[in-house]
Amino acid sequence: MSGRHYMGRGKGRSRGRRRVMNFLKPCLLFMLHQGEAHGYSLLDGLGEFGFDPELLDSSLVYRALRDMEENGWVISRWGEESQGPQRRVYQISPEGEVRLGEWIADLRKTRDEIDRLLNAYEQYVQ
Amino acid sequence: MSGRHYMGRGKGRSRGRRRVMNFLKPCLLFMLHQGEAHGYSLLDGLGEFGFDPELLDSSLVYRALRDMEENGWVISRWGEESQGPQRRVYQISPEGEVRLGEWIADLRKTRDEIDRLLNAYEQYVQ
DNA sequence: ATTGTCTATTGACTAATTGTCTATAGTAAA
DNA sequence: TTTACTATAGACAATTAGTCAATAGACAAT
Repeated sequence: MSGRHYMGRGKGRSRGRRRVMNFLKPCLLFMLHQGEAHGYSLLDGLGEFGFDPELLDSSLVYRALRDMEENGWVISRWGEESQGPQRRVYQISPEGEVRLGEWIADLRKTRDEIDRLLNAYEQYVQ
Repeated sequence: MSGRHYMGRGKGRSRGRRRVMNFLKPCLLFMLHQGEAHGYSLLDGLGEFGFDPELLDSSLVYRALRDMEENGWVISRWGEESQGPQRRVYQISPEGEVRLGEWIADLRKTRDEIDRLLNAYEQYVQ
């Protein structure tokens, strides 16, 4: 837990929008594949995958989780804790595991396509 | 030239939408970096980058080109040909070369992020 | 002549997605 | 009692993406 998620206004310069949602869901699902967690701690963990916690609006994370729950890929319950507000604990479902596998396959394909362009570019320059 | 772009209705099952525009522009710009061309021939060349010509609506390509022209990254003129309808010939501009370089850098970063997730997944499974 | 086909480009319509901002709410410390 | 931190949810506006239809020249076949 390293907290410190800036929630104020005027965060996202709004220029050069970093289209991030696409990659967010697979990352979240993978983290849940490793073990159940609640939104706020997932938010913290996203740094590992290249998300800048200063720029990532927490709404996106919560929305991604709700969306995935609607799709049946994760299941949530209210955690029975003491301190602080209630928090929703998510775990991955069997369907979620399947979806994660598909996403991984898609990402592999995406990576290979990007690689092909990068290689072509490197070969062509000079 | 291998033609054969299916233009009929009902092409895009509309399920599992293959969000493609993002990657389309860098590919087009790279192709123009290699030499000027018109939309239809670019459409043909996209197969090399993993685009399925059966699924890619040509509108997307033309729109991408127009958008990039609005941004000043490409310049077009009407080609002076004989046979067939007029066609718009595009070439990359100096600003486009700069933009292409930035896109390449972004794509490298994206690829590395995807790689990180893929590696984590492979390590974690079994 | 008219129909069909291939090359080639453009525009309209709609649905989905994204990012931003604001609201709510409990706890604890100052 | 005000502030700060943890935590989640919802509303809103803008952009984007994808589908489909329209236009149009050239040429071959009917």
